[in-house]
Amino acid sequence: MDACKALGAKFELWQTAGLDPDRCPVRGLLDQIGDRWSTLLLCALAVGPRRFSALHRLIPDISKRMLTQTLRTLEADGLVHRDVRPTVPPSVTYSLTPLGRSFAGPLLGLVEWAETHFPAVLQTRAETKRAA
Amino acid sequence: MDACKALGAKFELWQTAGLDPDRCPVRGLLDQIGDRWSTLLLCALAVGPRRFSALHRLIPDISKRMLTQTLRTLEADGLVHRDVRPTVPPSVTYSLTPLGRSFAGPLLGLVEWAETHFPAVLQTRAETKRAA
DNA sequence: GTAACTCGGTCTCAGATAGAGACTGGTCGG
DNA sequence: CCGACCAGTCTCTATCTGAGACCGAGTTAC
Repeated sequence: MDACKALGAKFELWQTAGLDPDRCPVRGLLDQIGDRWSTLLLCALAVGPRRFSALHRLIPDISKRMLTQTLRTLEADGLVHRDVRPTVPPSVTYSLTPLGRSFAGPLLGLVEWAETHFPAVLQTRAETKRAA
Repeated sequence: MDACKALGAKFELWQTAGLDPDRCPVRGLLDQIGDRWSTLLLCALAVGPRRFSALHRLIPDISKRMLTQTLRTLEADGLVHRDVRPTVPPSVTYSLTPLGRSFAGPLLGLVEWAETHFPAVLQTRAETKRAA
């Protein structure tokens, strides 16, 4: 696998920088984006702009607390735009920024891999559980 | 963006299944693989097989506890192979399985995106912090 | 000879983090 | 007049994480 060597090479490069979170993209970016909700939210927003409560209905398992927090982080990272219109009741719409949209490509690659190999993983998990 | 629509379409599909973690790959797989250490470990193992203590030296920030736990999860998911030779002192070598190696492709895409846009994100973060 | 270090972990305890769900305040429908 | 809806915040608890001590046998350093 070529990608494997490329990944390895990149890792060794970060290594030399002591894996400093300010220099290593995996630690600085993927740590955050890779949490339980960020990827799911980015997928939900890929469909189009959504309001806070619409997102909450789409993903009922997330608590309002984490929904707020995750959206704020994504906003701070410049992946999501937060549009507040101070009407009554308030209306807040979230949408992907161009940066956020540019993330859809790599994310789609990941998701497709996950879809393809998910059955295999589930089977391995089941076997492991039986062995234990 | 085409990838954007594709992502959105996938999300709506999972939606119909109630985002069940057993059916939605993002929840079932990326939740786990996307934690702080898994991606980093996969990168480290992309270079080649490594022993437990070698991995710990490569990534000193991880505690032994989390290193054990993360490797066990990756093993249960079939991404990593654990090879124990009961010598004295014991020798345990971890390596990527074919499945793990097949993950290098999509992961590399993600990492390259992260590298490319990391400066922009850092800048946005800094601006957000200044505004606050 | 004996003190220190290695191997790959496990264990405990404290601190950080996530989730559940009540609450806000103003405005609308019935 | 009672409740729902908007976008959150707040508090309390449950879970998770990290730091670091400890294991036992063998190997090395002094």
